[in-house]
Amino acid sequence: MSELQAVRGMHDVLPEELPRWRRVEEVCRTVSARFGYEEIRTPIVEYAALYSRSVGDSSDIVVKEMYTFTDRGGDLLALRPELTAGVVRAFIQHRLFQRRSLWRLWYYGPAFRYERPQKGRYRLFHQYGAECFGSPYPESDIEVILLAAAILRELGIREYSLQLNTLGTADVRSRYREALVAHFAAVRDHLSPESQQRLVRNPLRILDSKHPSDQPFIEQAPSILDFLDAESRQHFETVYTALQAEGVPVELNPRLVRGLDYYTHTVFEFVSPRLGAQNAFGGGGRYDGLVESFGGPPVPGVGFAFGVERLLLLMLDVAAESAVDVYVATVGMMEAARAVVSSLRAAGYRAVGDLQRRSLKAQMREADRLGARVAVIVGESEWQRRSVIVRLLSDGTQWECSLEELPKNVRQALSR
RNA sequence: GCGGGCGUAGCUCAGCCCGGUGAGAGCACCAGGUUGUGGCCCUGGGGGUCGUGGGUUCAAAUCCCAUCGCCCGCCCCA
Repeated sequence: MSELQAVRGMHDVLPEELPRWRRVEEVCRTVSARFGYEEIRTPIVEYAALYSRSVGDSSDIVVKEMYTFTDRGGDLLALRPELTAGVVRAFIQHRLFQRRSLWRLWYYGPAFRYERPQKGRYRLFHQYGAECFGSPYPESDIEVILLAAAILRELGIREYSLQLNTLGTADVRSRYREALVAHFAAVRDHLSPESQQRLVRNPLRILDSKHPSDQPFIEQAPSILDFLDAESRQHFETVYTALQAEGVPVELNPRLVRGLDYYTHTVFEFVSPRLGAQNAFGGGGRYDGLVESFGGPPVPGVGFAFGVERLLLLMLDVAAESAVDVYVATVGMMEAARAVVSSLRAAGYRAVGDLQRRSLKAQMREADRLGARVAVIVGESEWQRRSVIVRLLSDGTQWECSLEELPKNVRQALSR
């Protein structure tokens, strides 16, 4: 441990990687808006108890991955491990359901989980997500998934599949759960230690064990699809056929269960072969009982989240951005150069000058490196004539121009 | 939380197995080659507690132990 090092699993984003981050943020924002979704921002810190109620106290997220602390007033707080719970809390606290019967919301921000860092898995990470409150119908499931798919398309992420499953109603889910427990309990001693644990804590999760010794029993396990009632089946099929019709690369995966306790009916995960062990870069589903379990009215909802760091791993490269439009170079004429820089900034250009009193050669090199397309050279002899040199960095052509004409010349030079 | 791999200049890495020649290369950075001009080229230069701490040894970047960090798998999930 060194205090001169960022906390384990938490990373600085340096200027050169920011264009990629901004791209993700911009695409998420504009595509969300295109779908009629509105942004919501909630605190990074909530009462820890909020997450036991939403994510579920059987989940590792709550049991061993939350950053919790007591504040000076003695309240047990948590750095949010995900953002849906906070959004639902705000939805209820502000009685949004009384103002409108349908809400389309999106969020973006940091979340924290105390986990062993790996590629695409960090202790401080970012999520973008969307939630649609107020519709129990498959049309809303379809909409949020299409929103996710539209973002991926806009980001140039093509190589992925959408794993789709249903958990049915709470009733279906609990009957299926019983069947699974019966199935796995019979072979309990042959299961991996982790899965034996899960058998009592969260039996559904045995289905996504990667442990080799569990595989045969998972393959023989009953399928959720055999437990669905007619309505659940209808809901699921409507979602599936619509996504196919829309060209989403959807694959049915009856073994897909999600870690969070609150899901009902549709669950899905976006996976990519290019991510390694953390192959899911987004996931979500329907959570019809969640708002009510928080003490709100029985408002149905459906939503998803992307892991921003994982999107970044999949995104195509973003062209590097230039830092400035105009570089003002000079040999010794510091005050004159500063005045020129100020006038260019006032005219709206991104302009910088030398702060290190370096040679003209070094200043020109810096101009090139910063991506400036125009250099303005403030020289002594021209300055006496109240003029400067304007140089195009692209081909090296340059000319003298009066101070009055400078803004016009710069504008023309930049538009070439 | 468990298992494995790796940590040498800002970056990518060689040297480590077979301890001992002044700790290196490419890229990047700085300066000069152009009294006032970038990208290419040439010349020179700066920069390293060899992750950190301890041990073995006459001697450790090189061997041993611990620790921190990164990576991979389990786990978890975005």
